Amino acid sequence: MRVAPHAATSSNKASPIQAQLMRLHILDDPMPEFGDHEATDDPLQVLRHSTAHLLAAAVTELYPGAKYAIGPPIENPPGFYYDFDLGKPINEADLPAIESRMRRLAQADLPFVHETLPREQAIEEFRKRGQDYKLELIADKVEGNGVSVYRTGDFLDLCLGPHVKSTRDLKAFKLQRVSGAYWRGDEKKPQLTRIYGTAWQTQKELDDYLKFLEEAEKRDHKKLGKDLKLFLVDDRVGPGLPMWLPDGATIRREIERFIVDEEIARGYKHVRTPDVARLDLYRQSGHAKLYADYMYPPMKFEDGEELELRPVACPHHIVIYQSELRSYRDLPLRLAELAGYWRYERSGVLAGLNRVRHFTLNDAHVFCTPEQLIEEVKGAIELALYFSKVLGIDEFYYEVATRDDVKEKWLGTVEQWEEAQADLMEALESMGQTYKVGVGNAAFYGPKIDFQVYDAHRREFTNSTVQIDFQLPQRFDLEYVAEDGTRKRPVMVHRGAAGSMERLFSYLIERYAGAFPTWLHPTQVVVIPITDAHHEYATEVASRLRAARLRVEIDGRPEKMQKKIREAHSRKVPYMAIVGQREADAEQVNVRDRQNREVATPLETFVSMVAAEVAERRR
RNA sequence: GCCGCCGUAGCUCAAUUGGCAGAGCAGCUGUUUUGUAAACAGCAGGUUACGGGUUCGAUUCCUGUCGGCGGCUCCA
Repeated sequence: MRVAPHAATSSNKASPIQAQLMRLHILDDPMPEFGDHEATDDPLQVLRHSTAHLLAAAVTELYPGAKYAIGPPIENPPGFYYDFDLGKPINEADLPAIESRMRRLAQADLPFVHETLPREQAIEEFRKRGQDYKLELIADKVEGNGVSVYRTGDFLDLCLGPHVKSTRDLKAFKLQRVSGAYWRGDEKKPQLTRIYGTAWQTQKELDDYLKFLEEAEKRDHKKLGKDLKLFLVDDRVGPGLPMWLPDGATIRREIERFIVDEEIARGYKHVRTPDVARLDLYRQSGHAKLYADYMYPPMKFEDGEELELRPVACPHHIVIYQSELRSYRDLPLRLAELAGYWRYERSGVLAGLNRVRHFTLNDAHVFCTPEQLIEEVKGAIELALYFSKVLGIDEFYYEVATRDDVKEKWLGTVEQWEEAQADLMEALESMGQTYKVGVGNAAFYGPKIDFQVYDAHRREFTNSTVQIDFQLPQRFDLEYVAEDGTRKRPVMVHRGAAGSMERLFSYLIERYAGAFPTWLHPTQVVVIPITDAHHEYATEVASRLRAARLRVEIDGRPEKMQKKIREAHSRKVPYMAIVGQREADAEQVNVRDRQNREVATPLETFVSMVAAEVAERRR
């Protein structure tokens, strides 16, 4: 399932979260278990895998008749889980009892014993124990006559291992939460009870990790979005329909200006298209059939017209492409838009700004000749890398998402897909980038490269994406006039170089913990007059800064300076310009930055310093 | 949608086994004019998400709905 093991990094500068996780030795390797996981010798994964067995052993003791399904270590968030069929619901209040039983088993110093049983004997052992899920796994996943199992005391698990020597080696673990999970990831199959936990080699590492989780809680974009008044979700408007408050909207406007200017500089043409279209447009594109689950019911009118809120903007851009006869000389034609998308996401998946029902994508569709395709894909990747670098997306990896095995889920021919997949991989390889492969994660019209980023809690999200599409050009009968005068079919590249504004914003809030770089911060400078007597000079300072197009506030409230400093600090304002009599007399400001450095600075020096920092988008 | 948890003032949180819903911050009104992370006093603020039920009495117990959080499935 995986081609290359290493995550790509766009910058050698580690973010605070990244540094934290490196310190915590959070690793990047696949994991062992029967099922969809692979074996690894990485000691930390082995430890977590063994802790999962310990959990299952404890649960089978405490819940007679419990059936255990699968229980692998996981990378992000770091730990393990085990899925059970307990026959009755449990909740997090039940975890301490399970955890103490685990500790008792750990202290009992039980060895992890590896055995290879003849198939019939393995089946008999698990049948005797009533372990139906294991029997199903043996039937489906285990080939040959030898069945690898591990024994820990009375507990027996189907498992390739490896494991630690003894339960005694499991010293630092904690059960965290319970949730539901479908057997073999299929929502038509029974739902099992999943218990999540984390495990480390030492208590110190466990404590550090729990501390990290507390810190992650503080950076959570939903919390900071409220504290810093960046955005709002209100159920009178509707779930998954965020509203951008003035400060959030200011940051978004800066990002959008940056994006649009850069794209125009790179040869994109920006357009504007409506958020609705006739349903027939999506019948033609295939979305009405293959993307129906995410589409709102159409608006139907008396005369039979059906309008649809768009889940994607490609058909609109295609219509623009077709508005004139295109020549090979026009290609590549790169049409870009900050395009509003509407998707009916199921209620249970909505999450802050990360999963919403209306979002704006930094969208573009490149129409090009087959010969231009690789260069266009590379250009899109380079643009995404540039945006990532400037915005501070330091850590991500590429996933090449390939076709699903199920024919009903995609359009076109196997040959077209193989070619498109090979093109994406070639583009990455020619740029010296490594990637993972995600089988079955492609769009229905073609494979894609997703840029996978992590939030503060180490959950993974797709931000940027680059997709190759041979299907929509065919379905819409796109063509261009070639050099020889014949009509030929262009290829499309769909790409969201900076992802959606919503998801990008949630990422940036957590990445900077709200302390945005000066160019993005809604208030770049707060001018703080010490007494009313200094208001006049404060106004002068502010207007000098505003003349340099900086966003400035004067905190002229009749409050103590200390209080104003404290508040500006908690809003993470990059600069405070504190002005009293001394500053007014000397045409200076006393500058205090987010590191609490204080320095008396001539006013003009301060203005040009901040203006330069903003112009360079320094971070 | 499914599993588990949660919903008290704008925000953060209290409220003995069911017995008159409270504090800090924010807001408003005064007083204070201040030199580097919270001045002082007063006022106002609630159908305890919403609807049923049990009870003499429900923030508390039961139930339905809505919403949030963490997962699953899915995804920008």
